[in-house]
Amino acid sequence: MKRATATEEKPFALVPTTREPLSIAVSRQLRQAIVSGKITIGTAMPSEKELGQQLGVGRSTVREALRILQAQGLLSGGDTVSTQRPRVSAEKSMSTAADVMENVLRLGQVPLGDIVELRISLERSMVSLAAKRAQTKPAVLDDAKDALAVMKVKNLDVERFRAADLAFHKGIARATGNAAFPLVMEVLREVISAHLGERLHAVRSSKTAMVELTREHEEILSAIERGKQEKAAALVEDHIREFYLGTERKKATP
Amino acid sequence: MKRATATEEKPFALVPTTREPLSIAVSRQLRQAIVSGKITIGTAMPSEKELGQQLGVGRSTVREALRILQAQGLLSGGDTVSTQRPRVSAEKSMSTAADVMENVLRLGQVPLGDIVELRISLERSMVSLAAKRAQTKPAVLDDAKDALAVMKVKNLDVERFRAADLAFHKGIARATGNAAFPLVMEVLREVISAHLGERLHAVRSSKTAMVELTREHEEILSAIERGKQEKAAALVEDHIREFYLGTERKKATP
DNA sequence: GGTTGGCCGCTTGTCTGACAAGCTGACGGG
DNA sequence: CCCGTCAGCTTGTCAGACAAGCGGCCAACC
Repeated sequence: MKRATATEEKPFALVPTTREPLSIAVSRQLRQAIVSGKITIGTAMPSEKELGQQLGVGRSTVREALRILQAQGLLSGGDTVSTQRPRVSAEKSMSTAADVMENVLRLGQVPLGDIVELRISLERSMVSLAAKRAQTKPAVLDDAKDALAVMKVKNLDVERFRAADLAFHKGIARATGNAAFPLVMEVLREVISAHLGERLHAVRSSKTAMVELTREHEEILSAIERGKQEKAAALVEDHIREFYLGTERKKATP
Repeated sequence: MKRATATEEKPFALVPTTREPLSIAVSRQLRQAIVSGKITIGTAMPSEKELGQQLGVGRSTVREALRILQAQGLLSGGDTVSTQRPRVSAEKSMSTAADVMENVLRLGQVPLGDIVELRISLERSMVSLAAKRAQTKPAVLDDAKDALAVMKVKNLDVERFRAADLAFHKGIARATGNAAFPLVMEVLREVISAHLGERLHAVRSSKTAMVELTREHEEILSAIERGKQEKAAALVEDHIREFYLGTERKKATP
C-alpha cells in the first residue's frame, strides 16, 4: 500500500464525476441574486409555482431551495404556516447565524465558561476601542448614555431593565465604529442565553442586583468617556465575570 | 397613541394563533436529537422513507426537514446527487457557520476592514491568554512550534507554507486552552478568505514574503514563550495588519 | 478459479397531481 | 353603507410515479 502511494503514477488524474442536485443549483442562484442586491431586501418572493415555471423545475424542487435559503436566514417566513410569501430578510440572518454558531459550539463540546471568556475578551477590546474613539467623537456614546438613563428610572419593570441593559451593551458595540462587533456580540449573546436559558431571569430580577448592575454600567461608561482604556476593560471584565459567576453559583446549589 | 399604550388594558392578552409547519417540527426534533448527542456523530441517518414512516409524515416533509438540517451544517451530503444517506456531521457546521456569517456581513454591509479589525482584536486576546498559560504549561505551544519548524524548511512549497501558517495560528488558538477560540477563529478566517478570494495567493506566494512572515511568527512565538503579553499582542497586531494592508494595496493598484 | 454480466432491491432526486387550510378581493343583497 | 359569500390565489402536505445510481447475489463463461 505504502509503495503504491509513494510511486503512484497518474496518467489521467481522474476525479469522481458528480452532479449537483437541481435544488442546490436553484438555491445558489437565488442566494446570489439576494446577496448581490439584485433582489432588494424586503420584497416578497414570487410564488413557488411561478418560480418553478420560470426556472423550469418542479414545485418540490423550488420548495427545497426555499427551505435552504430560509435556514440560512436569507428569507423570512417558514416558521409558521401561512399563505404569506416569504420575503428577502436581513435581520433573520443574524439569529440564524446565532443558531448555527450554537451548533458549532455544542458539537465542538465548548463549555459555557469558555464562551463567556470569549465574550469577555471581545467586550474588553470593545470598550478599549470605544474609549479611544470617544475622545475625538463623544457623540458615539449617546446610545449607551440613553440606555443608562433608562436603567436609572425608579421601580423599573424587570423586562424593561433587561431591554435597557441589552441596549447599553449594543450601544458600546456600536461606539467602536466597527460594524462587525455589534453583529458578533449579538450572536454571542444569543448563544449564551440559549445555554443559560431561564436562569438569567432569576438573577436579574432581584432589585439589589439591578441597582448594582446599573452602578457598574455607570462606572464603565465613565471610564470610557474619560478615555481610560485599561480601567474600562478591567471594569467590564469584572462586570461580566461576576454576573455569570453568580449565575453559575445559582446553578451549582439548586 | 401614547395615551393608549400607557393606559392599555389587556383583559385577555390575545396572541395571534399560529400553526407550525410539520417540516419545521421534524427538523427541530432531529436537530435536538443531534446536538444532544442522542444520535452519535458520523452515523448515517435512516432512509427518508423510514423516517417518514417513523414520524408519520410524508417523504416530501422529511426531505424539507433534511434540507434544513443540511443547510445548518448538521448533516453531511446534499451537495451532490448520490444514493449515500446523509451523516451527522460536525465539521460541516463550521463552514456553514462561515457561510451564514458571510451572509450577515454582506447584508449588514460590513466592510472587510472591520472584519480584519475584529480578527486582530481576537488574535491579540489570544496571544495574551496563550502567553499567560504558557508560563505554567509550556507544552501548550508545541503545535505552534511544530508549525514554525515546518515553515523554516528550505524551498518550501507555497501550498505547504500556507498549511503551516494556518497550523501556526490554529496552534496559538488552541494554546489559549479555550475551546471557543479555535472554532471562532476558523470561521472568521474562512469568511475573510472568502471575501479576499484569490488575492491571498498572490501575496503569499512571494519568497521574500514567506521569509518575512516566518520571521514574524518566530518573534510572536518567542514573546509568548517569555510571557510578554503586551509585546506579543503588539506583534501579532502588526503581523496581521501589515499582511492585509499589503493585500489591500495590491487590490488598489490592479 | 476468477472475471464478467445481468438482475433485483434499495436509495435519492425530481415531477405531477391532488387536497386542505387560509388570505384577499370582488360582487351582489340587504 | 355594511356584510355575507364565493372564486382564486397562496402555502403545507401527501401519494405515487419514474430515472439514475449503488451494492449484493448468482449464474455463465474463459
